[in-house]
Formats: sequence, structure tokens, C-alpha cells
Amino acid sequence: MKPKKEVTIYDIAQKLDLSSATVSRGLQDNPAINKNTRKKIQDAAKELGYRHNTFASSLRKQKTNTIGVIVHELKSNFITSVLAGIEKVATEAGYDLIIAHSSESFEKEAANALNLFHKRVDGLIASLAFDTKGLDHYQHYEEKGIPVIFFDRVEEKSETTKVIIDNYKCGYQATKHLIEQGCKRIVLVTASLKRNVYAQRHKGYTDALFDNGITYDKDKVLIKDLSEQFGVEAALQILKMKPLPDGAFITNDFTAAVCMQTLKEHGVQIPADIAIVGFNNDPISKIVEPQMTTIDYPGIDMGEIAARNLINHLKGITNISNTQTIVVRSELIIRKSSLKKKVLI
Amino acid sequence: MKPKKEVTIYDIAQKLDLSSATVSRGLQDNPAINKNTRKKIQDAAKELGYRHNTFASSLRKQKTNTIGVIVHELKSNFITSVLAGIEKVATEAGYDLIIAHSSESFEKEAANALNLFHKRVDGLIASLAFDTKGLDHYQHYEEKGIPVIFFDRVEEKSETTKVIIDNYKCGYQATKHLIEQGCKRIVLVTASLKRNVYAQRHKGYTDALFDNGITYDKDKVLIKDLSEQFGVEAALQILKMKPLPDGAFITNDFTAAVCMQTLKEHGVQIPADIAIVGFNNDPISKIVEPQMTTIDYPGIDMGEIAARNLINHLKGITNISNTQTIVVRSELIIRKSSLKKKVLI
DNA sequence: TTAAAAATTGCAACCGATTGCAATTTTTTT
DNA sequence: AAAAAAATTGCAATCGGTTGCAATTTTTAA
Repeated sequence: MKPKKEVTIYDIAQKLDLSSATVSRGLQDNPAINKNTRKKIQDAAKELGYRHNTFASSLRKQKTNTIGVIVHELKSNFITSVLAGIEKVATEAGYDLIIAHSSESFEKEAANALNLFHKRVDGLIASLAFDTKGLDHYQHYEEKGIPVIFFDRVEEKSETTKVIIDNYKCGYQATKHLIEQGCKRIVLVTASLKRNVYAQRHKGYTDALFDNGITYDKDKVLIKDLSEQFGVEAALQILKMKPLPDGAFITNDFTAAVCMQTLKEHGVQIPADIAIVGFNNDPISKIVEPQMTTIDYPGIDMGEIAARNLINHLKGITNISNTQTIVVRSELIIRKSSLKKKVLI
Repeated sequence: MKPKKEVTIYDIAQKLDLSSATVSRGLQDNPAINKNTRKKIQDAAKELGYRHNTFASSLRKQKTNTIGVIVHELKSNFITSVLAGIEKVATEAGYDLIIAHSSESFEKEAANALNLFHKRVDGLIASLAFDTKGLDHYQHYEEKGIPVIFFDRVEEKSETTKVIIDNYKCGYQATKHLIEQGCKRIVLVTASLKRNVYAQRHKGYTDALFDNGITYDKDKVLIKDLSEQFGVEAALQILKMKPLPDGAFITNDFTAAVCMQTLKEHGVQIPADIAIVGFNNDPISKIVEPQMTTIDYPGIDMGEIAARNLINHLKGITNISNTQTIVVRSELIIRKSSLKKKVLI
């Protein structure tokens, strides 16, 4: 509660009888300044309790050393993994992070994008909201030449750099796996097909059905928001289907867990009656009973890759526009929830 | 890729043949400026694609309109709820957020505190890491008169403002509930007692035992990090105890879920053999089987309260130092994992 | 010992927005 | 119509650090 006056480079300069320019350089360890002088400056700074003024610096340098991150949701194991990856790389490279989340709202996403733009982030890493249409709200960035990298939820047709997984392959594999387990009536529970990840998974699903001679039935595709509530709803819908489906591919582990639980409450045996495959390899997938077959993909790696590419671009080491799309590995992890047949391992 | 020059108030001033001072005021809707002039300025700003320069403004005004948040972990449903609460209030009040997380490391927490200090946040909201000792790393803030509010994980003896729940009561209630269900050998699985929340819960546990004539047995208290791994370890330890415990209070739902799962794999019946109470009311607590009794407390409210108090202080409406401790409601939610006796509801 | 090269340091002009106070213009009052 | 009050607008300094270029000092070479 004693608002001391801030210490500036001028105070240091005065104390050491130097110019502010020398002090500024000294604090940055600029080799143009004599080693002893540098030491003296840094010591004096410590002694006086100097703190670097980011604004003054950013104002003059026209960059902030800050990376903006926009995610569609924080309450997601995948997203927090990605953030961990981004943070690791960014911290090592001396960049700060500003994290914003859109809560799956296009409006909030656009507002965040604008806000971070005003905050003059040096670069942006983003994952789109459910209902985000187009990338016009990132227009500003392009105009100013501020690099933007998208991950996971991206706009496929765009010319931007993206870090994604092969959602088509995942959808295909998951469905094929269910078919191999003998499933013939496979439900797909997913979110808006306007979002690339869900559209691709859906395509993988339909193609796998087709390749195995199973007719696609649009009534078996349930689309909503992948919330807890939807898990219950989906289960109830499935229960109403005659004949009862014998497999379900649910593109989110939490929703899948809730759905499975509801099905079980209604006397359905998993996997005997209905085999289930989730998506994300969330910790919850190992907690539910039976443990859930799911798709694993490395959030932390995606974060690291996105951040590293962005930073390399910022430092002029590489150029983002050369790297259009980076596909990260993903794999089907088979657990009990989908195993109708006995397997020897 | 065409780095246009930034538009400044001077450009607007020139275009409208006004002074930069008038433009600055006009952009802020300062009533000292003629209404028509204000309109003209704002229109011109839009037309030219002006964007406010936060640094210049912060540099001059000596404040950033930014609140720093330090959390011990992002991968936590509770924490993300708190963040949601903080964000809601902050956004409404026109404050931005910078979120940093310490990954339960004292060093990272201190580094983050320093970094946010350098970024000149107007105020700070923080929750301490496991092993954080003392509050010396927030010393700078006090010296500069920057308000800091702690939530959940706090330093009890400190004179700071805190938003917490009554962990003692929670620990007492949870334990008492288990006793009422007939448990006599109750295990406590928790984290370092150096952290207030765990110390208080522990005290509640011991007092509840004492009040009910049960001897405290320190071998029944398992302390570690509340990780997934620890859930397994705790279960194995419990299994080794002779006679087998008949109740367990595990101060984290995820750890509790893993522990419960491991116990079940070893043939233990829940709750018949061992009744279990968790902590947090994480979504997972409703997914496990049987559904888990747990302590619910409102992360979102805690976030809102913390943010609102901080902002009110910043605006001079209230003074933080008058409000030392805010205790938020919490309650025991009884589910099947602890019900040894039949209950009529 | 002197000239040339290298190493240090300082000058001064930015970066953009804000704001106390003065100046000017407009409106109201007498 | 003149004086006083109110409404607008502008002047100019300020926030603190950065950096191109010039000036000075030191070191090395001749």
C-alpha cells in the first residue's frame, strides 16, 4: 500500500552516470556495451528494483513477444493437453501466452480474435467453435501479416496452416473395427457436420459402411452438441430404435460415457448388445465399465507442433505459408467396450 | 502479407483537421467533446481501420485493464469452472485476463507471479501450488499496492483476501457420513498436509473420528499427489491393510475413481466392503459405478466472487483489505458409493 | 609516434495515447 | 450590446524504452 515510484532506465542511468541508451542496451546484454558496464548496469537494476516496462518496449518495438491462443473450450482434456504443449514451446522460446476461449460460440470467438488483435499478439493459434463459419474474423491478421495457425478444428478449404489428425481415417477405423466385431447396425453420435472434424469422421463412417456392404441409414446418425445431456438423449434414442443397434461410434468420450451409462441403466449389455467406440482417449474412457475403445491422438504434440511452427515463422527461420497442413498420428485403442469377439493378445 | 502502416489518432486528426487530443477524447466518448465531432471521429476511425494501441495507452495511463490469474493446474474441472466465473465477471467489467498455470510447481508459480508483475496486471487472482511455501513471491505486489486475491489453495495465516470453502467442515461431514454408514476403519487418501485445503480436510477427518469414539490411526492416512497413479497405489495399499478398511475418504474425485476401480478389480465390493467418498463433484463422479458420494462446491461462484471483489477494489468501490475471508457454501452429495444402509428418499 | 580500426557510449528522435491547463468559440445572462 | 458563463478544442508535456548514427575513447597496426 505504499505505491513507490517506478524505477526506470533513467534512474539507473543517473545513478551510474551513463546514458539511458547505454542502460537499455546493457539490460539486454548487448555486446556493443562493455562487459563490466553491463554487469554494473544489471547489478544496479537489481539493486534499485527495476522492472522492465513491457509497454514502452512493445510500443517502440512494435511487437509484443506474445502469442494468442483461442480454443473452443477449456473443459476438455484434449484442449488442456494442447495448451500444455503450446506453453512448453512458447516458454522455452521466451514467448508469453494469452489464452482465450470461445465456449463454442462463433461470436465469442470473433470477439476474442479481435481483442487479441488489438493486444497486438505476434501470432495466433486457434481452434474453431462448433458453428464458426468461414474465417473472415481472422481477416485482420492476414492483412497485417500476423501469422495464424489452426489446429484440430479447422476450415479445410482455407489456405491457412493447420495441425490436424486424419479424422477420416479415424472414423473409418472406428467403424471398420465395429464391423469386424460383427456389428451390422451401427449408430453414429456426433456433432454438427459443418465442422470439419465431425464431417470427416462421418465420411469415414459412411465409407466404412459402404466398403463392407452395409447400407447407410441416416436415422442412425444422431447429431447434436456432444454434451452430457446429449449422452443421455442419444441413449434414449438408441433404445427406441427397432431393431436395437448393435454398435455405436460416439465421437467424444465423455458423451460416450454418459450414453453408455444410460444404456446400461436400461439393461443393455456393453459390448454384448451394443459395442461402443468413443473418441479422444480421455482419462474417463479408462474409468467407465467396461473400459472404452477410443481414438487416441496426442494433444500435447499438436500443441508443440503448432507453437514451434508459429515461432519459427516469427523468427524468420521457416515460412508458414510453405507448410500448409500437418497431420499428426492417431490410433484406435481397443478396450472392452467394443470387443464382442474374444481376442488373443 | 502487406504490412500496411498502422492507423493512429494522428491520422484521424489530420483527416478531420482536428488535434490528436480531441480525437483521443472523441474515441473515448468524452462528453467534453461535441457530440457531432465525436461521431465524426468514431466514423473516421472505423473507416480508416484504426485500432487502439494498448501499449501507448497503458504506458501513459499506468494501468493495463488486465487481471492476471495463476492456477495450480488447468486439467481440473474445478479450476476451469473458476476460470469461467472469473472470465464472465471480468469481461463484463471490461477487463482482460492473462491465465498462467504452475503445474503444481512452486518455481513455476513464482516465475508466473513475476512475469505477470512485469506485465503490469492491475490485479491478481491466484491459487497456490502443492508445495508453495509462504507468499514471499507475491511481495512485489504488496509493495506496489497491486491487489491479490487467493482462492481455494491459500495461505491461511496470511493477511490476504481469500475465497475458500470450509474444508474443515467438508472433511468432518464426509467422515461423519461414513461413520453413520457404519464404517469403523476409515482411510483418508489425500495430498500434502502443508497445503491448507488438505490440512483442513484432514483435521475434519480426525475430529469426526474423535467425536465418534474412533481412534485415529496414522497408517490409515495415505498422502501423495492425487494423481491417477496414486489412485492405483492407494488401492493397493488399502488392500494390504488387515483388517480391510470399510470406508475411504479420497479428497479428489478422479483419484477416487481410479482407486475405486482398482479396488473393484481386486474383488472389493463398493460400498458393501468399502464405502467411498470423493471430493469435487467432478462429472466423473457420476460416471463411475457405483456413482460416487462427493463434496460439491461451486467453482464458478468462487471465480465470480473473486473477480468481482478484485474489480470492485480496483474501481475503488470497496476495499479489499476490509474483506479478509469469504467462505463459499459447499455440501455433501450422497450417492451410492457410500450407502451401506438403505435410505428412503 | 601516428594513423587506422575497433570498441564504447551518447544524442536525439521516435513509438501513440493521454490529460492538465489554456485558448477559443458559443451560448446565456443582464 | 457587453459581460459572464459554458462548451469546445488545442498545446505540449509525459509515459519508458529502443535504435540509427555520430562522437568519443581505446586498442592495434604501421
